[in-house]
Amino acid sequence: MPTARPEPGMPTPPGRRPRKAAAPRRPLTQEAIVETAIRVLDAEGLEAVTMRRVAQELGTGPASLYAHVSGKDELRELMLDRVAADIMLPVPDPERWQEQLKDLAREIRRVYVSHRDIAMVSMGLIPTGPHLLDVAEAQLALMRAGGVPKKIAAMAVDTLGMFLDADAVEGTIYYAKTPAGEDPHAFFEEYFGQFKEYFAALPADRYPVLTGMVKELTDADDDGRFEFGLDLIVRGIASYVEDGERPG
Amino acid sequence: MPTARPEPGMPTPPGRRPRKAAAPRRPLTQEAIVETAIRVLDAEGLEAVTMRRVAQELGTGPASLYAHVSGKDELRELMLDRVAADIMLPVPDPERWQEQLKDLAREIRRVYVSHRDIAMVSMGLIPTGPHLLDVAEAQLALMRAGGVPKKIAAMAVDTLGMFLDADAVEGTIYYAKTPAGEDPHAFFEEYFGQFKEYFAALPADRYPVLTGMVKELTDADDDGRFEFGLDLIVRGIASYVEDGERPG
DNA sequence: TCGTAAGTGCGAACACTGTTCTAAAGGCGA
DNA sequence: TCGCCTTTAGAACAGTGTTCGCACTTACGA
Repeated sequence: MPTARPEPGMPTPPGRRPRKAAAPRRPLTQEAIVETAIRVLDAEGLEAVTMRRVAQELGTGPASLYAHVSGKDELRELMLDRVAADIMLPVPDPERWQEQLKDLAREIRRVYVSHRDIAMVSMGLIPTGPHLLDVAEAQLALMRAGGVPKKIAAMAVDTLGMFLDADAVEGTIYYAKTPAGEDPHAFFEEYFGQFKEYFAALPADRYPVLTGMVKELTDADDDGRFEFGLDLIVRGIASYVEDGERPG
Repeated sequence: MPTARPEPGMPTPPGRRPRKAAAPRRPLTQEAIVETAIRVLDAEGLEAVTMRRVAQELGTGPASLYAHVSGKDELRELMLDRVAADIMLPVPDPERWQEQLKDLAREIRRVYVSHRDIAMVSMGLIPTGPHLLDVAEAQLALMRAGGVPKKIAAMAVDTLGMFLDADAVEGTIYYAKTPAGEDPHAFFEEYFGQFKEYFAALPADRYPVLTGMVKELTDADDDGRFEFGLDLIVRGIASYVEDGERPG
């Protein structure tokens, strides 16, 4: 089949689409793909980050992405690792390790929440990306500097990670449910109001304790809840520090 | 259009499909749909629970389900609530509330894990189903019996729920990733072995602490990890019990 | 007993998804 | 200039959740 190749300067013959006209033609790279994916994530949430959507944003087709990324799962992991690069890490001060660990947790939360529901990717994922490992290293360094035994620190980094993931997911899931075009805050307010009504209407004979504390349960103070859990965990970790191992 | 209705006893005329031959014709109910969905869940995981799959299992089409269930999300919530019905709840004994709370957490974990990745549904979901509320009621009852203040108990039930969800999800996600037809245990072993190698090969200059505790980090004792986190949380909750409020 | 209204069942179709196949295009060393 | 090989990308495949509209069953008032 002698399909003549178009020579430069020649117009495209009729019936033959001008191959994408004059696209910017920035060569596709993994970095460009991940950046674009994060832009879509920030704008429309994780659900909107589809291969097609990212490709379209780059002015190409979905198949082109597969040369730089093995699939959607890898893309999501790469996105998470890139986001993790924004987490500011502390220099360990053994005297203040507990407060530093809490601050780091707050910083992780801040970064996660600032990228919509990216935390969903982190759930149940063993960190392998360089920046994710930097974060784990920082957590472990703080605990070890504080005298937390290796075995405890190993489990604690896991527990803390689970807590951070679950918190971030919980915090963004209703935000993510907001119908496109609606104001997320107003939607959330309305949505949550329905739950308050529902709980208030629950039969008191079946749920005597619960109905007796509807106010406490529905007064959702996200930050307070986070600080409560964080304090639980850090205090628990600290309780495993053997006095002999304590620095100073 | 005079389409003659088939009279009983008459054979179906040629060219007219015998409407589903002689299906069991159990009338479709929400209960039957949820039961079937859980059967698929147990056999093939949450991902396999699609509207089409459930409908097929019931010998019908996907459209038929929408008369009894508003959509996939509602079906998943109904599945979770039905699973929650299997959780055995304790009768509060104020003297042993901490151990009872731990036992209840273990029981929830047992039931969740026995239904593959059902815990994913629970993530970030405000419980509304009757059985899910029974479980919340039981947790709150235990804490209140132990003298935990209302405000603390309200936050604690949330933290504990997050922990249970995250743990169950973490525990089943690799199981869920097992390619169909392969032995999950062998796959998991192989999969995890790769991580051990990866961590061992990490550059020690960038990750000095982490590389110094690869053994502790990769010796994944799921039960140990769970018990560690559970102990952290329950001890933390107990620390908020004011002596004056303690029973006895 | 009949006629009709309401509601269920469900095949087909719509607009999506991740991924793969295949062929074209581009850059690069020889 | 030629040939090769990676990158690009259109089209297609096998799925998905959900909606539409029509056939059918059932219930009920006349």
